[in-house]
Amino acid sequence: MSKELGTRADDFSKWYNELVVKADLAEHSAVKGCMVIKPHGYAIWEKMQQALDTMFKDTGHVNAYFPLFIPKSFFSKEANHVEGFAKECAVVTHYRLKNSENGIVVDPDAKLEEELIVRPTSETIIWNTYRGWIQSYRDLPILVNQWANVVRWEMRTRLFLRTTEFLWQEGHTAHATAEEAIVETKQMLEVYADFAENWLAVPVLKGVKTANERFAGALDTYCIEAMLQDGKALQAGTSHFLGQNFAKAFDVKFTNKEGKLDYVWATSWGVSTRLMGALVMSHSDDNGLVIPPKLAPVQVVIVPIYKGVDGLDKISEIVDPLVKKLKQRGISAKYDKRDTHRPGWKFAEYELKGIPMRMAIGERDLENGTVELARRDTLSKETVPLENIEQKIEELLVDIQQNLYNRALKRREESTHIVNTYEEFKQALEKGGFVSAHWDGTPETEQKIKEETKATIRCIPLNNPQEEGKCIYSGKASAERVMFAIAY
RNA sequence: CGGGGCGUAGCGUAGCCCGGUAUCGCGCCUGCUUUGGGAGCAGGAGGUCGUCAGUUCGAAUCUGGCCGCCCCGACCA
Repeated sequence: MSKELGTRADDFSKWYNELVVKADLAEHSAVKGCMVIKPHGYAIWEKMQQALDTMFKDTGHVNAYFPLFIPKSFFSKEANHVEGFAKECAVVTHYRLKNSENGIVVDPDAKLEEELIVRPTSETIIWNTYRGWIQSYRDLPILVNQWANVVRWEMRTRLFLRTTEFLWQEGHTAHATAEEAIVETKQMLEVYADFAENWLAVPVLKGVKTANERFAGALDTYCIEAMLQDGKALQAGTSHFLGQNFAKAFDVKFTNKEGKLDYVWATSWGVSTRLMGALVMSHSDDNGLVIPPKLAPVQVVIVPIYKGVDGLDKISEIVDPLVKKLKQRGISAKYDKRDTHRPGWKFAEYELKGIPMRMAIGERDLENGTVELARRDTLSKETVPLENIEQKIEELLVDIQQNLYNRALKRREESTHIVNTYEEFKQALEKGGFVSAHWDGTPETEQKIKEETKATIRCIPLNNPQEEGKCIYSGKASAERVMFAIAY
């Protein structure tokens, strides 16, 4: 059939690309490196947004919106920050087109006095704005988040994982003390980890980035790292302690309780549509997408099997009230009674699209007072009594959510290797997954290992046990293990 | 930016080496029969072959330029 997928074992990368397109999550657009997120994909993103937004609000944050364009001069104010982003910025230089013999051209007379940068992230415009909002400790903290699009002109792109334009949220907070900002940074990391595990059903490693991997302009970058089915790591979210770097760059001072002027302490944190990639690569199988129930646009699809209009009516008499009962329980059900597609077609379609549960009901079931329930995660089917079916469905959805998490956790644990020598290290990388090893703490060693093996230090895990050891590369003393992996 | 691939109907493709106005599958439309895992039969619609130029009586096919996208590497969330 036209919708047949390749397999993960055969070519994981190809499987992923095909799945994203065939499951109607997204497609390549006419613009290089940019994708169209299709309704099915966007519905999942909306579910993520909803859950995250609630978690942000519950931790005291509010939403606002800052401009897409940033004056070029803002970028040069924080040295590390410029360096980090300079190579991937889209720049607006003109503001008008005109007709010419060669068709529409940029009007050379409409050159901007100062070029505008399409935001790759918003620290600069936000801190320039915060200067006007903050005078006293009474104005602090500022706990703002924005949902936005950003542009990073990457050389190579990949649907959801790395696109030129992507959607994300970026939190930008301002605090009176370093301690408070650090608490905020860590709190948001916990929020992300909570979201990843309880909504995405993706277990994540919480940790701190090394200097090499740190956000440009941050003092510390905390992250959650996921392990995907192909044994590669994916940075799924970051939370940065920015110190006073941006306050100093944009001259944001406040009067503290002692009446002295001080620079404000900052954090920023974000997750993006990259999470969609994490979702797909964590749970899906060779039959198609698998979406955890808590993020599924539709949790249960109900497919009637009937002959003739009368047959459908009889089934609808049962199903229509059931859909209402499910809704009352907060379960989203779709009754697909389209006569334009046959049941088998619908089964295959919803399977490909990852709908967690399917209920089929036909004439035989009407006689027996039963329905057939199928779950997407295990592909198993069972015939169960219609009576009290909504409770059964509710229980199964919870079970599917949990099962997906357990499965992913088991996979991660099985693909986490502890090694003590560089030889073992390289062998472990062949197998894929996380590799826990001693490191001497220098950027040079980290760089060498990266050049030789492509593996990077994904993070230094939080609450990392202290343990005497020797760096696998240099043999120098090390006090703790760090987590390596080949990453997306 | 380097290497590779591709551009032919809505999608996926054959044809290109060896020039003669385009193949097949899916999808789409109509009708009948069907409906518990991507239905069957019959009929039908749909194409400036990415683009510009050249060679030729004649170009999807040969030549040159251009454009675009995808994949693989170096940079990054």
